[in-house]
Amino acid sequence: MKLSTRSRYGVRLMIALAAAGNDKSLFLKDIAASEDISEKYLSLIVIPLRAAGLIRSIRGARGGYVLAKAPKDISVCDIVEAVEGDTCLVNCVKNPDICKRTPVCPSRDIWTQLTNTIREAMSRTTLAQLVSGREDGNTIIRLKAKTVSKAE
Amino acid sequence: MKLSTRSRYGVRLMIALAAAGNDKSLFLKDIAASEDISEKYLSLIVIPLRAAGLIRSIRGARGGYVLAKAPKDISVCDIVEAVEGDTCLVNCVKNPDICKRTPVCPSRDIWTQLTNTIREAMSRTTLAQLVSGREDGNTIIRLKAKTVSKAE
DNA sequence: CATAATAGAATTAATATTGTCTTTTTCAAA
DNA sequence: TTTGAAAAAGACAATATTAATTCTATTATG
Repeated sequence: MKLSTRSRYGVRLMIALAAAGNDKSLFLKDIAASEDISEKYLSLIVIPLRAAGLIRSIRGARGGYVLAKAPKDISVCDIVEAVEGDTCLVNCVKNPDICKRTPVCPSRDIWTQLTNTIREAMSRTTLAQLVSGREDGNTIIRLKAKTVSKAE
Repeated sequence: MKLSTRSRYGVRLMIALAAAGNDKSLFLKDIAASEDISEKYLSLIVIPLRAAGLIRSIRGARGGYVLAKAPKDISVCDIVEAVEGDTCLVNCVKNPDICKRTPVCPSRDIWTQLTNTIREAMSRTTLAQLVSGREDGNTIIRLKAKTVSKAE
């Protein structure tokens, strides 16, 4: 039961964006460098985050990525589900029909329950909490950001 | 965040043993057949379960496997940790030193917390609960078992 | 002797990760 | 206004790593 790198990196990327501040955009390049993640790999992770409406991309020179919502409105669960597709531990939790023993499977009950527990726990934590929880200790590294116009 | 097959199969194997009853042994072959799992693969999963003292093996003709403890004393967490090595979602939770950003990493905090949440949830569920929860519905398939002498 | 456990290796399948190259978009300097 | 550099976006392909599964042979026990 390991967390995928997509989830781990996705969360770190979002934390970096949240730490940059409201309506501040960052280059993927800079995030990748500061987080020690391959820029290429991050550029794949960013796609589903954008599709889920969690971030916005700004093309062209001096472009970058910005949070599309307030950090308090983005939960860890949002990020993980966007990046991972679904959170469930085993496929039969979401798709009961893929396994013929679903109706008589006591182990499926555990995994369903545990999946819910995990999802609830992740839903309780927002980006805002993550960033502010650390802000006092001054431990979050803020990257040089650019203010983004709000016009669509 | 998918559960490994080792954990899934391990739990199903243990449920089968628990359902067989107290001090009843089962052939791996029969469990594998009834659970639709490769016997070879199950025979690998069984090793760490034995090493963790959760099951006992009986060699020779008419041998098999038995639970080494009462079902109420075996939690899902015991099984998963035996089979998986450790339960933590990311390595840095258990080994903080493998990553230099551990002291300044807000995301590590989430995963540590979530790992604990998961571990607690799994610890709360015992084999006894799993089997008895279903027993009423008569949905657990019991395999033909052999009574095992308690002598070491 | 039959049966099952044990061990270790080999194979296959699935994910994760990186690489290359091309296109589109935008800003800003010329 | 034009042009060039910078950055996102997209399309594949290639490689690496890990997990899952199977194979072969050996050992122990009733």
